Amino acid sequence: MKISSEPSVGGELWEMLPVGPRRALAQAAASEFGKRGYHATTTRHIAEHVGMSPAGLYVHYASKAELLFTISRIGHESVLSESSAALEGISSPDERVHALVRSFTIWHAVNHNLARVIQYELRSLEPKHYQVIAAIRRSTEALAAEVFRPLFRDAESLSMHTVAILSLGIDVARWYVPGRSPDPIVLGEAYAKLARNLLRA
Amino acid sequence: MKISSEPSVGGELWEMLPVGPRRALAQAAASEFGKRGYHATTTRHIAEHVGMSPAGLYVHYASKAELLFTISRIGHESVLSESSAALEGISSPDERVHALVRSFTIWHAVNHNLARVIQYELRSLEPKHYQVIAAIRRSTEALAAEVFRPLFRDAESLSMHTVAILSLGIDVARWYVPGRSPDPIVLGEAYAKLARNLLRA
DNA sequence: GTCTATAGGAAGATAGAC
DNA sequence: GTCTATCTTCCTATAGAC
Repeated sequence: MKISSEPSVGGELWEMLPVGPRRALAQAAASEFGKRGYHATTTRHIAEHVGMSPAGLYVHYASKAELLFTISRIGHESVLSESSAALEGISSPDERVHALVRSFTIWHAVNHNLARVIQYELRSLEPKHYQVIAAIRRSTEALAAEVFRPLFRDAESLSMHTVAILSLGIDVARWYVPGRSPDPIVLGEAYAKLARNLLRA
Repeated sequence: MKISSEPSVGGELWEMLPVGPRRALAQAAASEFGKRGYHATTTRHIAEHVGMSPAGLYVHYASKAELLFTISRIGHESVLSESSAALEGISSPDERVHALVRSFTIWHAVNHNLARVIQYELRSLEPKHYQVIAAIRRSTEALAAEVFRPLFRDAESLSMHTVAILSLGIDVARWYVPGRSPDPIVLGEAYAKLARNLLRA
């Protein structure tokens, strides 16, 4: 396990796609979908973003829906793997809460555009695609519940607090404005402390 | 001032529209926009919802955009007036926080469909409409900041805690599923207590 | 693999009868 | 005020040249 004072902030997000048009189009789609929403974004917006004709897109992706699925899957897998990595080697329940909330919040601040897509465009996914995404989300929620479980007796209380704390991180995607909002790492630290206060009662 | 053990939950939301097609269409639009999103909803969806032909809609609203503006304005004004009403006659800072968070959360649970529209479709508003809505939002945010201010020394800390607590309530609109989620009043009480813990540090 | 051109279809809004 | 029919525009996706 590698330890570093500078935390990872998800820079390897797009590395699972080959360098070239396929990656560039996915990044463009994440940016455009995040800005305008899936249904308000046209394939022309995405193509223009990478300096390509509207038709060129279809050599690399079968449809606009497949583009949404691809970036949604990459985003969800990134959240899960970053959250998991943040917990590595930490055993104290309090510190695990801190690490999870910090990592989750930083991810949503750094990737606020992609975060909007993965959190608010679930209903735009085709049913088959949604099944795959829902499975990843269940894993992430299970991971969070596992981290918070040591602090609770009853399942009901655990469930409500888990939802509430994830809400803090997810809602960052809605309001975050680069430049005008706090630095992601500062925000992540602050929210991790908030979560600890919240759970202390 | 009227005091009641049963809290208001915004039942008078649509009363500012006359009974009849104009109100029915607004309610239908809130339901359909909330379910599918503004751009994925067609004027045919809305018309069918009230048993009207697509053309009939345009007798009562000039455009789909005006329908969005109307329900967004009604929703925002309702949040503001309910929040304000919840604070009436309460002077203890702690109790004011409790009342505000409780009311705000209940509103987003009870009106989760409309809440999705007012919180997540801001970018779908036309610029002129957005100006009007943004002014109401500033009033609501100012009200919240005023309630939380007595508990903070520095503005930065006030700002962050205000955003965080409003996030809890707003995000309810994203995940709330009637029947499967807690009763709105139970949730409102629970979140009000959460907020108090959160601010106690 | 990229382009230009366009097919095919759906959506917002209007025309005009009743 | 509501309907049926339709206009116009725009968007996804494909065809076919290079």
